[in-house]
Amino acid sequence: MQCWLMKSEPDVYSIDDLERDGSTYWEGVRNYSARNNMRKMTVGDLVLYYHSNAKPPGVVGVARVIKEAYADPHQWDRNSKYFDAKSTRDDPRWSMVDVEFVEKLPALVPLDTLKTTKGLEEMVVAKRGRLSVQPVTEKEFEIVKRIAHG
DNA sequence: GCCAACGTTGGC
DNA sequence: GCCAACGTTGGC
Repeated sequence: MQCWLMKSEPDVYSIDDLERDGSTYWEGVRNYSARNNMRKMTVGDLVLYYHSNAKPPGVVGVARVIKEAYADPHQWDRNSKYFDAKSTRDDPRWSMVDVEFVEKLPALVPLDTLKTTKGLEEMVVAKRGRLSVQPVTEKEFEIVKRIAHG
């Protein structure tokens, strides 16, 4: 099983929105590294749900992959902000996955804590800010969960 | 709202 | 294939 971290702005789609909906499509990823990470996901992989552009930013919950990467239909929708004229039906450029709600953590784990906690120094989110879908080791995943659960 | 980091685009 | 210009992300 692999673990991941996915970022969402709470003003756009928060962990509470995911809890209410039960599951969602992770549409709109338009960065190749993030897309490539999604393409490596398999059903059952666990995801740290991270609120970016939040006060404070940090991990707020856990989700699970329930559908592996498939073409994001928004790339062919002229009216979508995710439209990409260079993406063809034969060779879709952008992918998305489906995830389901697992839990909302009892406490937010702030980015600041991720950066200073022993064992988490190498987390991508702490080193390289701008990647919206990134791998996390199982060990890192467990440490983050333990912090949140006290 | 600012701006640093960094990814993408496009001219050459 | 280099690199300048430009756009976006996301912390602060």
